[in-house]
Amino acid sequence: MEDQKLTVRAVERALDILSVFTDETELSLTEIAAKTKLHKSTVHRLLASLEGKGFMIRNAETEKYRLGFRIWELAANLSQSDDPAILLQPEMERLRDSLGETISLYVRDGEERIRIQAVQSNQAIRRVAPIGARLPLSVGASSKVLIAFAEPEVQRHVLGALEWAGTADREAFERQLGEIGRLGYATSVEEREPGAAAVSAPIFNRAHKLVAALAVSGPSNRLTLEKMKEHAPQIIEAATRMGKMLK
Amino acid sequence: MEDQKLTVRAVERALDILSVFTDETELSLTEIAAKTKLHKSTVHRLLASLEGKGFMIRNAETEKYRLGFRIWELAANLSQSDDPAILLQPEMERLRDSLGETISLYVRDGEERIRIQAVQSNQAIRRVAPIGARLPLSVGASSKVLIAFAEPEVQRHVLGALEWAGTADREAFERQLGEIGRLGYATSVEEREPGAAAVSAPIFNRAHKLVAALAVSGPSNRLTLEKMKEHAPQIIEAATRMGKMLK
DNA sequence: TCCATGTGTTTCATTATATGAAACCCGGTT
DNA sequence: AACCGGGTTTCATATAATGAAACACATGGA
Repeated sequence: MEDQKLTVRAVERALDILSVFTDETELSLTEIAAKTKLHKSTVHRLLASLEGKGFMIRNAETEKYRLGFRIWELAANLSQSDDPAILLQPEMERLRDSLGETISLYVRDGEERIRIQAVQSNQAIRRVAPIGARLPLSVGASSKVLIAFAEPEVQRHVLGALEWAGTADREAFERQLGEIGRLGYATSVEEREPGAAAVSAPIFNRAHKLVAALAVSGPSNRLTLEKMKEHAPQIIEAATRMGKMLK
Repeated sequence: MEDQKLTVRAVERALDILSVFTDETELSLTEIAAKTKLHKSTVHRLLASLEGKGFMIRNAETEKYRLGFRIWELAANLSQSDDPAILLQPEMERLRDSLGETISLYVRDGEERIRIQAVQSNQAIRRVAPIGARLPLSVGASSKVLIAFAEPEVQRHVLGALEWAGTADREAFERQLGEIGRLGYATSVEEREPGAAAVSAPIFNRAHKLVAALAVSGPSNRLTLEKMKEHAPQIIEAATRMGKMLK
């Protein structure tokens, strides 16, 4: 008996199938079965259900499965809601035009962060930032912002969950967080990706709860520490203005 | 016994719950239960599953449920794929800049059409076109395009499924389809919405299969029949060029 | 031509598993 | 205090999801 699950297995499996398509665009039934480690038969039934409800469609030519229109509908509705990713896009574009670098918006999800919105720099050499990407919370300017300005209990939880090279490692990180809290922004140089640098500031809603991190990122030879320090006030100001747009 | 369903009920129910959020942005458990006509208990378990997989999240303040991040991820992946809605967006923007009116992209889904992409006119008086909207296939320029250029069996099926005021009604419609086929485009004036007019042309893929309808729409006093006739060649040309972008 | 192989689909017995009624919390009202 | 109305959990029951196996149907060797 143990502690029984309060979820529905069949549903979780169906959602696992959908989730496969965060990486892939088109897969056959057997490919899906392999990826999810489910029986062909089971996958077939789940796909039939998903297809029936418009969450998946089959490419008429290849016979393979891909995401369906209902996903568009849902995403479109998200857009029309008061979701930050859409609400803040115009403001992000303004910042992009002013700084000439790629602007991203991150939220925390458990022990990860997700890029929920991005507007690309239009310079030749630029940081390309796919929306929807999941990144670790351990490195990067926005990660540090999402931890440094989180509520104490969240911060404690996350710090406990992350992996550390040693206690010194963790202590150094916590010292860094303290400084970030004082400065109001964070930077990172080649921390997560070689050749890339970023500077990030927190976005708080009206209730002064952290909702997202706004990041400016670019090649580290162009976006030097000096440049980032120089840009910081403008980024913080933009982030503050954005926060006022949220309820 | 009858002919047994080859779908999974629990999954269908979960997807129904998700689908509720094409209209709503935030709902409580009981509201969802009411809308889906499912038991509180069942909804609770399904929601737990959806939430666990990131398809729903609860607003920390209101305690209500809304769509989760995974939807973003999926939609973002759709965007990065070779999906017409994304692939054709730049071309649509070009057309919008040239004509100054709102441009939409429709696909057929059963006996409906769905607006999978739209770029807005930037004129003061303009047609606002939400992405993801489902519209009837019986009226509107794009509906007629989606039927007139469909494969014969699809056309027969759709004409059979739609409701008619009488046989004369249907015959008139079929005559119209014939003319649209000859002209290569369709128009509508105040057909679906008072004060709005539209002109639409088919987009065929490389295999000359109809994949979408490209529509230009605006206020009927600005977008007169004469104007639409005048614009038609340009729209058809744009639609043709778009078709070449699809595999 | 026939067999092998790899798709996707359906059937079917078996049992796990999803279900809904009811009970239970827990804040907020009356 | 008693009473709601939301959400959550328990529990017995039979329904409904499951996976093995068989089937259909291509494609491509041999």
